[in-house]
Amino acid sequence: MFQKEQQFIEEKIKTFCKANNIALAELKWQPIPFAGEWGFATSFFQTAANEAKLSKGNKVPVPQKAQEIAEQVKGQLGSVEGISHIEAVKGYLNIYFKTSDYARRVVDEVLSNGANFGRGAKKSETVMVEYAQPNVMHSFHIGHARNTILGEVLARLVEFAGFETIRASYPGDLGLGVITIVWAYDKFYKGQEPIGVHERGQWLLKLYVEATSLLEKKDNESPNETAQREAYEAERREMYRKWDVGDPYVRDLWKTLREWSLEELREVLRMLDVKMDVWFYESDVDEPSKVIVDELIARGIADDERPQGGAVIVKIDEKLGLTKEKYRTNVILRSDGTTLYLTKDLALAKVKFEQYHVDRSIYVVDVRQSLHLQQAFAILKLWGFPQAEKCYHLGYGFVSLPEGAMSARRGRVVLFKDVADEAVKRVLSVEAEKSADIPAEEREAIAYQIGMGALTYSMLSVDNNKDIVFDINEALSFDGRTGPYIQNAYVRANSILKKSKVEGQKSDNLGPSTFDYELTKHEIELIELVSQFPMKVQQAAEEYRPLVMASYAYDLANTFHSFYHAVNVLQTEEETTKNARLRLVAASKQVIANALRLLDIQAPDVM
RNA sequence: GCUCUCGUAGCUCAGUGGAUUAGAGCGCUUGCUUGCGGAGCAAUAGGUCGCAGGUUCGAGUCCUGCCGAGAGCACCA
Repeated sequence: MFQKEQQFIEEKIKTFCKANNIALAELKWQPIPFAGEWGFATSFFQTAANEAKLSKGNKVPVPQKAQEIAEQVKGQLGSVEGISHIEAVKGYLNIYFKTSDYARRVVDEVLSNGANFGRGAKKSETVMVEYAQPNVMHSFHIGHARNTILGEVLARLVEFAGFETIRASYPGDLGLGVITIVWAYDKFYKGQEPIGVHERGQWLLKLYVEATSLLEKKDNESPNETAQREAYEAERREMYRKWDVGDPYVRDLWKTLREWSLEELREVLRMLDVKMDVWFYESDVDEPSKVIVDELIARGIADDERPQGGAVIVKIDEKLGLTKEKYRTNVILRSDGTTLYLTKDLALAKVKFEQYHVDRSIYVVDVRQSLHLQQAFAILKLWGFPQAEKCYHLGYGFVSLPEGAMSARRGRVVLFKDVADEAVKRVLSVEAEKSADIPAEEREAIAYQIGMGALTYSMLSVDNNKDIVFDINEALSFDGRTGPYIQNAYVRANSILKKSKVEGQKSDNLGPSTFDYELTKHEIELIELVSQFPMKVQQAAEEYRPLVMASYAYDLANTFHSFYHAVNVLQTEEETTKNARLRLVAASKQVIANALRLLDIQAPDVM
């Protein structure tokens, strides 16, 4: 926010060092860590170390030398527009802003930009984020929720940071698992259909569990049971074969069940406020990917070992000229000519690059698929796509349960819908006791916002590479470092502003802010946090790390809560001070709202 | 065997573009409502940052080795 002053000072330092033949190291600025005044600081340790290396005879210790340089620079700078004072301390040069100017600039900028405060300048690159790739007919569980929330928040971050952004979903709609359900439905339940989108979707998962059990070899099978099981298995294989050759009956059935499942997925995405731009289906890239295999063989990237009874492979390390094994060798086409996951990912990448003109391609996928994606990126590079350098795998640790890993085939999963329902129930019981003034008909909607806020934040407040053991009591906690804590800060800010209007003031039209009174340390810290928002947006987007924004949002809310308790805004006697404080509250409310929006968490006016 | 990720407070985790003081939450102890909403605030206790070396003026952060945990490694996705 204060690049102008920074640049000016930087220029002066560079000029000074050049004139005095000082080997200036790169200038890195950081906020001054001591609360009380605002400014930025840089150290001269590296520069001093450079000097020490160059001048052999002179043996001044580095910290002392750094301090000397800082003092010299300080003397050179004199007085600077907008800067109150400059000091040289322990090898650091600390530059302080004029307090009232700084506060006014921050608050005015937030209020004049509103929902756009923090939005980055338009960037030339297009980013595609691929997430929400559940297998169809498996219903949406809490692990999918982590994936989807991470992906959506990342998409919001890069979009707000200024990138052209495309959201893509890639459901897995083929394979033996999917056919297993089609088989079970056709054999045992043909014609049945539960009422309700979620019920229907979840019912398919039940069929899968049943079918898996029927097809699984048991320990003490009687000859009859074995025969039965093998007959079922043959039927399933036959159905898979028919699907593959495009048998109309099987294809129609498959399409119907697939649509049931996709309807549920679309409903879940609506609940999570996710609006996909593009839907890729695995079945759409299956055929095109076979063509790509031929191209890669023709270009000498892939080796066709089918004549020897093998598959089509890519010796990635060898082709890249690596001596140590890193990407190894992988198969891109089975010996029977059918495709693999990797084959389809190559085809999909081509579509992303050529049809959607994607410059940066982000894959939000389970961390266990890391090697596969690295292999895919390496092949894309061999293939000649420059975008391969900007393919990024946002891996996330898997979500397990206290009793062990989730397993769709065993039906041991925690469904997202169930957690969402439970969340609403729990918030409503808290509302009943704490929010008697909220009309009953509004409570349900607010309860959903709070409950989902808790769940969503719990998924974002842990770094993506860490595994999570899902504990519903922790995920739906409302105390401490949680979504509701941040929402509560928003509600409180809103409450102050509402009340000030009731008393006849208009906080959104208070005229210019004049922070020329002695600010409390709570106001200072709050303004400091508010001013950091644009920087945090850029950082989170550049590093592809939703956690950066999640942490910031908590810190901001935390600072606001402290301010709230320490400074009573509405009882401030001096009128201009009170107005300034109201504007600070309005600015805080705005930035909390902007941060929550990026985190895919709603900001209710009351709770 | 090779590759990747991770060892920070009793528990769950931030901090790893080097930098003036290692931070939260939960749990423990204690205060705060004649004040804008107590889903909150304030205070106290709790850490040889896995171990050992190395680089540096300076290492939780970078390098090497070791110990420990998890994941992955050609016709699954």
